Amino acid sequence: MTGIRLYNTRTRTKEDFAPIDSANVRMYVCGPTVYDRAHLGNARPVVVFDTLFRLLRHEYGPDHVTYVRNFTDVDDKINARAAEMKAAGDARPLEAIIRELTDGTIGWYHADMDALGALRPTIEPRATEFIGQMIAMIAGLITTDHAYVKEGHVLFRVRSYCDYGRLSGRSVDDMIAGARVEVAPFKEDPMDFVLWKPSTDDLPGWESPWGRGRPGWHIECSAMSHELLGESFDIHGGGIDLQFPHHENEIAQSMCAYPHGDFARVWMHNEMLQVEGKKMSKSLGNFFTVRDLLDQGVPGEVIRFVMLSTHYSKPMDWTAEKAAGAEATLRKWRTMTFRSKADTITPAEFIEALADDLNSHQAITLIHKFARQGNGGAVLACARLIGLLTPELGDWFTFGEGTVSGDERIDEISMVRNEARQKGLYEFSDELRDMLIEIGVGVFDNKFSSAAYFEAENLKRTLQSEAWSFWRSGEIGKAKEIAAQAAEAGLKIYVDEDGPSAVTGIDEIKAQGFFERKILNILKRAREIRLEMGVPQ
RNA sequence: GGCGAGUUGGCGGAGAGGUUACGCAGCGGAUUGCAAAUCCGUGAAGACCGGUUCGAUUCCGGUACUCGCCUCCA
Repeated sequence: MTGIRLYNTRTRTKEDFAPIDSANVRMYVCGPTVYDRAHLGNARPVVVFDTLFRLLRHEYGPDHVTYVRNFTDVDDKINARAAEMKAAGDARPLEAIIRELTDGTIGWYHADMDALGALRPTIEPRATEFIGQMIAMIAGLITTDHAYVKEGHVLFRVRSYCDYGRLSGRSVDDMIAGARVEVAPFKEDPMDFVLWKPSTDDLPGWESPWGRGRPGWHIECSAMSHELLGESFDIHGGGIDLQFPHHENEIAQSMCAYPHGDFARVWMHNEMLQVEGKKMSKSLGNFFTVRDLLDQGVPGEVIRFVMLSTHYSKPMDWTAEKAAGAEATLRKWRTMTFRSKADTITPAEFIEALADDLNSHQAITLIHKFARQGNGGAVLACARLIGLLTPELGDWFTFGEGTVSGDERIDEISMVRNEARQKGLYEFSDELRDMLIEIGVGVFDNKFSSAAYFEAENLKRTLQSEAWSFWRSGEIGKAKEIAAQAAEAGLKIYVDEDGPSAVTGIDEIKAQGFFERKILNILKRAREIRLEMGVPQ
């Protein structure tokens, strides 16, 4: 077994990883608030910790790792969204609207993260199913004087936990000095945070010793991790933005409520994602969801590859150029491993790279090396360990051996071309090749055979991705130029106030009259050529 | 204002106190009838100023710049 080393934010050092119980390695990762589609930034921790999950499963066995990732389905953003829906005329009770909203969003989340090749965690608890445990935990904190009740709120007394601020390297006094938060008048100390807050009748609420109310944000992770993973567990992960205050508050609550436990031993934080060099935000207009990218034709596998090509501890810049490069690499690897079978043993140096604080970039470099050596078995074994080159993610990849056009007319034309080439009658095969290329069918020849496939899907992806890139940087004129270029190729890209959209794919192309007309012309010509070559019909 | 991360060749992006990163692009070559693809080879770096050292891009200190968190968006 390879020794795993992980950078622990808590100690600010890279440490040897030694699970509390190697028969049950336990990891908790903060999951999404389910009120809207997951954006690309949400996807980074998912891919990072999925990769860690896969490594742990590889090292300790698939049945010996418990990965918990929560759904936050009680939150003021959700309430606000539900209130909007109600204001827009939805007559149902608030609870019903919220349930539908959160259920629907969870469904989207699963679909989008599945598309990135992320395994489902072992347990995906919903906050609303653990309200009882939260109330019990809060009550305990009041009993031990770590929390107090004021005006229907329960607040955590930050000064009661001497290590408060240790995770994020801040002291309570420094934070107050530089504070930008408005201080609620009922707080004993400006840094005290809410464990429980009262709900008015138009908000979801649960009965509690402090009246009808709802939990503060931080308590859910403490309550759920305790319930599902125990007082001490191995790894707690999330984005670096959660380090303060969320994780700091989790530690304070959990350590005070369960002083005999260690809570989480290793804290891991992924750095933030940027887009074309800038923070992704709604105000900058460069905000987009995973689904947006998928709909633009960027394969989930490409997104995953780009995510893994930068070490998780560094800011990652999403660019159209990187996506194009990732697609080219994956295409190359998928082509070269087309006939390979994954080795049963993954090369040790690959595992070592991953085990070194999840150095996925080094791991990818090694796959390049195996690819260069023509070692398809190793390429597949390694890539699949980090969730790449899996059969499930291969839908976008169409090029294979022989004729894979999926269209028997194109196959027939290819056969005629092959016959012509074997007879040395290149002018015939070139004539047919040029005709195919004109209607968007790519042709690859080698010594023995030729392959033909639709290029429209590729072209569509490339052009739309480029158009989006311009759109995001405000160069709408250039985006429209791309659209015009696409039109020449028979692909329709509309650029309106929502960005480039409504792209015609190969099915639409085939449905257009020109394709059917032209392919029949080419087929007719191919049959003529066959006769000219003296092959009986 | 407080806290943190980063600054590597044309671009992206790693590791290692002294020896080729790697990928893309470029250049040169090979090969396939042509095209595409593929393969081989190759130039090019370490923000700036000090310090430690026989030797630093790698360790330490400072300066500049960039980015992020502390504020609804991760």
